[in-house]
Amino acid sequence: MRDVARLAGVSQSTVSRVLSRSTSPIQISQDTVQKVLDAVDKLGYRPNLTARSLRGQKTNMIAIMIADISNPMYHSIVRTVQAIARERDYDVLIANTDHVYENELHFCEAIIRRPVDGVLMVPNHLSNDEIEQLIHITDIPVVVLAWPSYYPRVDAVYGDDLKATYDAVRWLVESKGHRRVGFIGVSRTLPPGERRRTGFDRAMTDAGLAVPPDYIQEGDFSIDSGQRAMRALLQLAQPPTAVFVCNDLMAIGAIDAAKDLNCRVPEDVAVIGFDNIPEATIIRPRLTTIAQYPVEMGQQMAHAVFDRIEGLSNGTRQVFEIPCRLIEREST
Amino acid sequence: MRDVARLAGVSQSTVSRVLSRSTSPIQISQDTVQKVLDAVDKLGYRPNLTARSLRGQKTNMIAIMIADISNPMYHSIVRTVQAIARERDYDVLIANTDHVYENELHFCEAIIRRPVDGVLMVPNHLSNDEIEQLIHITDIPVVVLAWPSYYPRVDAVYGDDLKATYDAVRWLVESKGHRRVGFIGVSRTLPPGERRRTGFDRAMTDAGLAVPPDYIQEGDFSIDSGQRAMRALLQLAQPPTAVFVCNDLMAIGAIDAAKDLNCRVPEDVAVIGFDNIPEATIIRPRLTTIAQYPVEMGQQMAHAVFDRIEGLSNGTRQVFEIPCRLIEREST
DNA sequence: ATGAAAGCGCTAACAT
DNA sequence: ATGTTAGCGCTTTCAT
Repeated sequence: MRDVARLAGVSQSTVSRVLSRSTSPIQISQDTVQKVLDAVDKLGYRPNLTARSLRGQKTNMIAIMIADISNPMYHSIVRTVQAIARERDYDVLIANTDHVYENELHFCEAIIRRPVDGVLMVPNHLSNDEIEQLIHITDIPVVVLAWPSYYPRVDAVYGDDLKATYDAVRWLVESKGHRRVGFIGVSRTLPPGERRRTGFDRAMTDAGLAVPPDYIQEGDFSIDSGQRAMRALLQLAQPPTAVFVCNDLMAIGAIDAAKDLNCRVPEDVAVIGFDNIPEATIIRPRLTTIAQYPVEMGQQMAHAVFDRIEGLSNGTRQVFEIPCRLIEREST
Repeated sequence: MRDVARLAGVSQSTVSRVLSRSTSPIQISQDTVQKVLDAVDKLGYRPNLTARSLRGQKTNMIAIMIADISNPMYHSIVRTVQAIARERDYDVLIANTDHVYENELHFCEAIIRRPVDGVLMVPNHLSNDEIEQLIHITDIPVVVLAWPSYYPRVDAVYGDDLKATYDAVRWLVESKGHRRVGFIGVSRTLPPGERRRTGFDRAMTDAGLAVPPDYIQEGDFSIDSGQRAMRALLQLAQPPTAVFVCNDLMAIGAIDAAKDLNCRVPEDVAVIGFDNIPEATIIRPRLTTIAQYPVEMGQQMAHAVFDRIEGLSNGTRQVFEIPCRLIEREST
């Protein structure tokens, strides 16, 4: 920048003014602007954003922490967020936690030590205290993709998966006539795991149906774990006739395992998933699933942070529900 | 940091020394160290990495540019790179280009303006000049996942997909007896598109087999585009009996389209993919494909940059071939 | 309309 | 072994 100033025959602060003309009220002569711009061109000069960040308390960067880079759900979210960020000339730092608590902590630590202007995250283990602390230390707007109750003072975008699960299970029982319904979930220590399980339990209770302990299997979101869980279910003396699976990846694995055991889907066992990832329409039978709307989620999250970053939204907390919807295909 | 110094009753530079004790030759009294550490603890102080970067010319950050966040191939690469980076206390900036040239350029621009210590990338459009320029401006080590010939002075990790394609097509013809072989590729402006197409053409020529122009279809790596391409192929008056598909995602779409048209795979049409993503073993028939080894690729790439960052490797360019391998399953 | 100067939070000579 | 000082490349008062 000094070089540019020298070449243009102006002071370094003038160069700075020309280059960050966003701060409007100051007038610069047309002539000077041109000289500076020419010099910038000639030298191929680019401002150093690290320095700008240090000085300006504005990094032009936001961070997004997702839970699983292999889950297509998050791809749409990330893509959407990136697109919105790009429009505003922000870079996006992506972190992937693989649902591991230590990684979530590490992310917070990284943000504290290398501040950004805003944070989006899908916290699975982080306590409210930990998030509060992050905000307190960094004073950065945070928006979570999570049920708002967990993080009471943070903007939240969420899908009502408890209700969606409940409704889907009741539908399985009432419209589809199933009485033996199994469940492939994930650890209840994970908020979605807990909620979907609760939705399931309530639906079964309200339907007056008992669920043998063996009918509840636990996976880890992966195709593999879905296969294992389904295998366990089908090898029971009296296997379920329908299985609610907590995400599509596991549901895909479950259907695969069923086929392997010569079990027809949906005739012998019906399967319903969660997420509505693109693959759900590719496998056969096409997967019945509960759709989430990742593009909308990404949009809401991004707009929520940027509104705060730009001071458009003040203190009041924002909460957005993006409803889920059952999509019936061939697996039920 | 000043606060810590004050609380510990030492100078600010002493705090700095204690905290970045990596620079070994300097001795600090045990007592001082303790005082500083206590103060750090008490204040919950964390160094600001932005400032450290600005001053030290070391950011403790590397960037990775991948071509498609939806392609599971890249997930393993990213995960592996992240793991290795984490061990060394580096953060990873992930960028996704969706195979778009402008996004690749934007990435370079972003790196120039916000320097990192090393860059990994999967360039699809970037010319050698553009990469040279990036290196010239930033003086950062760059390693690419690409054929070394494109970027002659940059460390490269690559799979020999031309040969793998050639071999697979010959195998289709000689061992499997196919004489009408179709091809679903991607734009030849993309290096892998060009190479795989070349491999295909050579194999067919060497086998003495003609390829009608209609047998060559072009997609964009996505499941959808694979479906469309396969539909076009199967609606030909004389459709191919085997189709080589340039990636698994499109191959999955292709198989789906074949089923839709009541075409049996592999009896009526054999399909072979490329990548060996996890889904390849999930769909039915299980996909015959050419495996790439993303974990190894990620490891080599990461080690190559870190070796340079840490000065372990000097000027001489490194090149690693990670061979591909045909995995025969049920779709051929 | 422009320049001079201070300082963002840190590291690394250079002193002592 | 520790303190003093000079920047890293920028933005932003404060002067003029």
